[in-house]
Formats: sequence, structure tokens, C-alpha cells
Amino acid sequence: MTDTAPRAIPDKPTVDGLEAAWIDRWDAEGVYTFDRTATRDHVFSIDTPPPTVSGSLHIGHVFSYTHADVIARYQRMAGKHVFYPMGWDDNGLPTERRVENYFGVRCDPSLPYDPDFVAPEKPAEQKISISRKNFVELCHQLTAADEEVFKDLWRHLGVSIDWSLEYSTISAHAQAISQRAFLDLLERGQVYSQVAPTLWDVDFRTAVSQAELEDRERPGNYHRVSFPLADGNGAIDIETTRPELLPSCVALVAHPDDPRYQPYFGRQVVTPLFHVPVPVLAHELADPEKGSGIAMICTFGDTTDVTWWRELHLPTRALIGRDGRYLPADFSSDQFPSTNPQSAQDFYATLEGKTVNQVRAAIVDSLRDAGFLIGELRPITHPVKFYEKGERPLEIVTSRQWFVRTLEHRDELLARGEQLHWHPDFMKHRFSSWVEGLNVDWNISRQRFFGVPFPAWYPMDEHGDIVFDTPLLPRLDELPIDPSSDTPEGYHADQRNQPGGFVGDPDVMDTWATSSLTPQIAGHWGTDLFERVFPMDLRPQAHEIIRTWLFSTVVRSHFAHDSLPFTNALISGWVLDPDRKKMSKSVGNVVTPMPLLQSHGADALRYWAASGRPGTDTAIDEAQMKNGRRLAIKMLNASKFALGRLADHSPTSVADVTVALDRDLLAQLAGVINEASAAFARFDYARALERTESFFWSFCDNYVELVKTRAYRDEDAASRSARATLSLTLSALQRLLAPVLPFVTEEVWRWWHDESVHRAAWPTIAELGDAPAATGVYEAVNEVIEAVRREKSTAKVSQRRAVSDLTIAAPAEFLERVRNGAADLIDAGAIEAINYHEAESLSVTVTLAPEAEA
RNA sequence: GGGCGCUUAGCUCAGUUGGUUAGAGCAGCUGAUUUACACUCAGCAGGUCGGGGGUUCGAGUCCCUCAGCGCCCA
Repeated sequence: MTDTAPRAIPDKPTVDGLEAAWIDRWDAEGVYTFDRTATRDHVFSIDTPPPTVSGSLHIGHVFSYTHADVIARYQRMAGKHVFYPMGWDDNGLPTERRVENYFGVRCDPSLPYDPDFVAPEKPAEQKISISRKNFVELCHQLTAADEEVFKDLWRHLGVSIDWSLEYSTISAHAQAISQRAFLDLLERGQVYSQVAPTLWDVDFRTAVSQAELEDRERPGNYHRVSFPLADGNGAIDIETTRPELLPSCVALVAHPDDPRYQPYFGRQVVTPLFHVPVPVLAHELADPEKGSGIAMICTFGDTTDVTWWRELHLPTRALIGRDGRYLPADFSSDQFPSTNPQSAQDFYATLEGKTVNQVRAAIVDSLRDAGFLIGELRPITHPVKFYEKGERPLEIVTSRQWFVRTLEHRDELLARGEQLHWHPDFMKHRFSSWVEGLNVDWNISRQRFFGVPFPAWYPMDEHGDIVFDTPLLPRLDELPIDPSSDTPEGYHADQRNQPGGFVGDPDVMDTWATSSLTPQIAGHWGTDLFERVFPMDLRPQAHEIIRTWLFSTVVRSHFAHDSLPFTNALISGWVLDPDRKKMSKSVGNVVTPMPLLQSHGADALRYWAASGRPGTDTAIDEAQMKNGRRLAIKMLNASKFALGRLADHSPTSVADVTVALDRDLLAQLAGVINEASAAFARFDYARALERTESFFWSFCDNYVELVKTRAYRDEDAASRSARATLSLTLSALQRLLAPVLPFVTEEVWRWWHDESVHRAAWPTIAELGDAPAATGVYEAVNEVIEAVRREKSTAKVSQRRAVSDLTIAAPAEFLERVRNGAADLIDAGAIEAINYHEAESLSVTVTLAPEAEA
């Protein structure tokens, strides 16, 4: 640190325009550039969330990224080489959807590439179908533009990212890492492909994973349906909300302990209308309280059906196709062994090709006509599973998918959750309850277009059948590859889709399958950089993506590196609207950050964000932003004042601090430095800010007022002591506030330093000399002057009004302390005479001097 | 149904391992007036710390219980 003489300080300093002034300068000076040669023990690495650029910018971004940045800035000043990259999550369905709407296009993979295609300026009413390659080009075009908007916000916000480390999840680099990690999983046997019942969105026509589900309350009806016993002796009534699944029924199920159904277990009933015999079985998951206590198992109505189907080894009679319409079925086959195939087939012929809702209506009518529907429909409201971005309930469709093994590693993953340091600690429950509730392996394939392709081809045998068991894989040095255009080794391009040739895997990976690799992507897995930054020190993120991003990242690192991906997770809360309501697009209360940034300034927004403690939902509070702005302005003015006092005097050092009152201030400062440092070290930025801020205001209002006169005097020891204290304290305060208020602190720091405050050393108590201990002088003087102020205020006179007599009655020890600070007290209170009286307790009597003549 | 968090001044929130008279900012009220700062300064007022019970010399803080709000999981 090189203290130099104060430079030209503006007459009227302002916080407006500081962003524009410093952002480019920081770039030019490389203030945030990572030292590529730093070794792991000197690095603090951050696994930054890559925002979904196709989503809208909102104030939640400002909130969470400020939290991470404040920590980054602290760590940098504390001497670490901070690895702080920025990524964009641009692959995946959200981008596709935005492109479809923005340009009015739709991807049709069967169309040929049109090199001359130009997207319309405005989307046409009817969507234009374009080739996959044209579609992907539009995705790249739009995300590139979106990323600029995001980048602009981060820069305005003063996030101390090293922009040379920028990455995106659709880049060739990210694809290569993602494909390598997939091949690595395959080699370890932790990923497998299987034809299996899969949660399916019929509008997007893709599989979705458990993590992307959400329950929505929807109205439905209980239908009571009678199943005749196969031996003709009576019937069993079941209740179902999905009668349209009747042709897919494979069994009835009740709880093994349910006395009502004991006599029926092991017997057969026959499905109404379709006449297919099915067994009555027992399973713990059947809820005796629900409906009639006995349910029909269909392939597949929900995930419980899948569990029953798997555990009870039931046949498959899946009928809902990828488009949500009913597939053909043969009721004389072994799959649908109807006892009256003709009648079943005739009826089913009217259903084939129809949607779920149409089939339901038809089946309900027929059940009613045939007398199998008992009583009236019973309306209910029940949770229905939706894809979080979808609009129709999910179906379960059987298809070939790639799954990562998570279920069998549940205990290891729970142990990883325990191993991770969570801030706040209780957020770990979100993780553990998610892991405990896993019921299917992680499906990573998506039947979409804009994503990372699976690096695999499959041989086609001489009959034209695809041999999925022996995929053809690329070499690592070939990555990234696209199996739809690249050719596997040993084959010619013209053998594609030919018997004896090969086919490429048609799917792309789930977004999370790539963004779960952000440490490997940003850290360039496979290079020496990775060894310098992995495992990351910090994962900052919002709590809503614990079950997706955090979970999936832990899974990938667990397999690839037998390690946690990061040692600390800093979880931000939600930003609520000013009325403490959750913000959502549909309610229309989403707040965009740029206008707030422009009206209050970046430091002010950061101040608001840094006041929200880790994990705590925080309302947008413009009053708090104004407060941050006031703090920044106060810093400008206090710095201007103190540096002005230092001008025209010889430099001071800590050895000059000889006056008791000054030493007391340094003792307080030492406490603040210790507390703030400890708080930052445990990621409690809000507490660090609070302590520092309150000390800063009291420094301005009390200490500075007391020593104003003394510091202005000529070169005597007491004056030097005041100036030394001002200098030391101001320097420390500028640095203590630098993580939260990077712009204003940089501005004032550069008034007397050549280098950036953001590269300056974090303050330590060592700077303050041998551990300053409080003498009580400052405290006692403050107590007395407070009484003087109160008296003047009550008398409604100016604080500058002279006091002709100040009588202090107090214990001897207290009086001694006041005497030691009396000179400053006299200056600050305009006191003409002090009388000291020994007494049990403190009392201060103030006699005001008559008003001075004008 | 299981779990987590919250409930402190009109509003938004601090309150470390229990320890003087429970704090801050905003809003309110009363004033000051301009050589750092009106985006200022001083002062005042405002709380039975959600209810009840318990442990303790001592509870906003620990335990039990009830209520309300929010969230996670099933």
C-alpha cells in the first residue's frame, strides 16, 4: 500500500457516473484477471451459476450474483487468486422455445438445410417449418444477442468476473467436456440406455426428468368402476381419476393388510369393455384411505404404476403415444388377451388416434351405458404432475433413454451432502430430502434439437435392426462430435441408416447433464488449470435449483472425481416483490433490474442485496437502496474531508497515534476488522456489512466531529495523532466496504493510491500497531457530548451555541477519562468551562451561553 | 403426511456461545442551517420480543406445546 499525497478531489463529489468511469478502467488494468500460474492453495475458485440466457433478466440475478461477488472481492483482497468465470446456459429447451416464439419457426428435422434462409423480422401467424440446422443457427444467433444483454448487466453491477474465462454450455468446448464426461460415465458403468417408461411431455414431445416435475392442483373426478370377477361370482369396485387408462389395465392392487380385499388376493377380475383378465394383487403402496382402497394398475398412469409394474412383474400394455394420442392395439394378441376380442377391438377402433381427453369421454360414456360405472362422478382436486415448463399433464411413455445411476448411490450422495459446507446450514435438508425421495434414475436424454448430442452411433445389422447394446464410440481426441453428421471409425458416410451400416444417436442431452459439469467446463478438465481450481471453493446459487443444478453437479463429480465439486455452497433466498409476494411472470410482478440500477446506482443495489442474509427471502426495498446510496455518498464526503485534513501536512504513521481518544477509536476499529473478517470468512457478508457500516457512521458523526479542530491545527503531537488516526481508519473503512460498494470505494481510494482498492490488502489489526486497547476516554467523552447535544436540541438552539458552564458529576474514574479527552470535548461542544464533581452516578448540567451578537 | 424456516417498534430487519436499561434504518414528531456532506446534523417518541408452560440467580436467546405465514419433500 502506497499512501501518497491526496490528489485533486472534486469540489462536489458524486456517485453518479462512477460505474462508467471504473468498469473500463478495471478491464484495462486487468484488476480481476486470474493468475493462471497460481497453485491450488492460493486460489479461491467460484463455480458461477450460468444463467439461462433465454430467460428474462430479473432482480433475483442481481441479488444472488452480488452475494457471490462480495465474497469474491473479499477473498481477492484477503490474498487469494480468485478464479471467477462467467458462463451462459444457452442450450436446451428454454432456448428452443424462445426461438420458436421470437422468429415464428418450428424445427422439422426431416427438412433439408436451406443455406439462404433468413428469419422473418416479425413472427408470422403460422409457424414456418425449418430444418434442424437452420433452427440451431437461429438458436445460436439469438442466444449470442441475449448474452450481451446479460453481460451488460453484470458489468454495470460491478461483478468482478474475469471475462477472459467466459464460457457457454453450447460451445464446442462445453460439448467436448460434456461428451467426455458421458463417455467416462459409460466406461464406469454409471450410465445405461434402456427402453423404459418415462415421464413425457406430449407437447414438447420429449422425456423429462424427475427434477423437472412439479405438482399442480387440478380438478378431477373419481369414477367408480366395477370389475367383474373372472369366475362370475361378484365384482370389485375400484375408483379412478383416469378411466381412459382402462385398456392399459394390468392388475388391481390393494394394501396387503386391508381386510376388505383379503379374500380377493390372487384371484382374477376382468376389465370392463375390453374383457381382459387381470389379477388382484397386494402392495404396500396401495392406500386404503384413497377411493375404495383398491386401485387399477395401468401402464402407465403415474410413477406409482411404474413401481407396481416393476415390483410385481406385470406385463406392459402401453397405449399412449409420443404425441399423446392412442396407439393401435390388438385385443386378440398375447399382449391384450381379451376374452371377447371382437367386442374389445370394435370398441377400441373408435378410440385409436384420439387424445387422452377424447378417450376418457368415450370410455366413461360406454361404461355408463354398460352399467359398469357406479353412481355419480365425485369431483376432487388433486395434485397432477406437470413438466415445470409444460402446459398439459405429463404422460408416461415407453421409449429408449439414457439414465445415470443415482438410485443405487443414494447413500453416497447423502454423505456428499453432509460433507458439503452449506450456508446457511439448514439448506442441506433440501438436498437430503430430495435424494431420499428419488424414485427413478436420472434420465439425461431429450428428444430435442438444440443441445449436446450423445457421442454414440449404433451398428445396424443386416436386417436393418439397430444394435443398441454395442454403441460405436468416438475417441476422446475427436470430441466434440455430432453423430448425425460425423461418421464412426470403420464406416463410410454412405452407410448411414443402411443395413450393415450405422445410425447416430438421435437425442441430445438434458441441459442439466451439461450444466452439471460447470466446474469441469470452466476449469478446463484435462488441463493443468483444472488442478489449480478443482474442487471449487464456492458454489453460489439460489435454493430453488438445489435439486437440479447442485444435485446433478454433486452426482457428476462423485462419479468422475470421487469428490465434491465444491466445498462451500452459498444459497441465496428469493427476491420477493415489495409486498413480500413471490414474483412470477403470470402475476406480472416481476421486477427488471436495469431501471433500479439506473435510478439508485450499482453500489446502492449491491448494498440492498448484501443486506439480505444467506438463504433469506428478501423483499425489494427501494428505501434500503436509497440507504445504500446515502452510505456511498457519505463515503465520498467523509473521504474528501479526511483527505483534505491530511493535505499540506507531513505523512503520519501508526506511531503517531498517542492521544488516548484516538487509541480508543483504533481499538474499536480493530474490533470491527476482526468481526468483519470473521464474518466474511464464514460467508456472512450481511453481518460484515452491518458491523462496518454502523462503525462508519459513528466514526463520521462522533469521532470526526470531536477531532475536527485538532486535526486542522499545526504540527503538534496531538494534531499528528488525530491525522494519523483519520488516515488509518479511513484507509481501513474504504477497504472494509470495498466488497459491497466497489465503485465508490474505488473512487475515493484512488484519490490517494495508485493501485485499485480491489487489489489492496484486506485490513488487519496488525496495521494498527500493537493491539490497541480501549481506555474508555472516547466512550466517556461521547456520553458527555451526547448530553450536551440533547440539552441544545431541547433548548432548540444551534449545536454550535456556546456552553458557558458544563458541570459533570460522576465517579472519579469517569471524570478522569473525561479529563483525558476534555480538549476535544471543548472544541466539539463549544464549551467555555468545565466543572468536575465526584458523585455516585453520572449527571451532566449544561448552562448555555447567551446568544452571540450578530 | 414428514421436514425446514419465519413470527422482535407503524414498515423492513439485526440481536454471536443465555448476562446491565432489547438495537438499527425507514416512516413520524421537534429542532438546527450552510468552510466534508440537505442524498446533512441533533434530539424525541415508539416494543408485555406470536400465545401458553417449563429450565435457570437470570430467557428475545434453551426445552415443551399451541397458533399463523412461507417453503421443501412425499
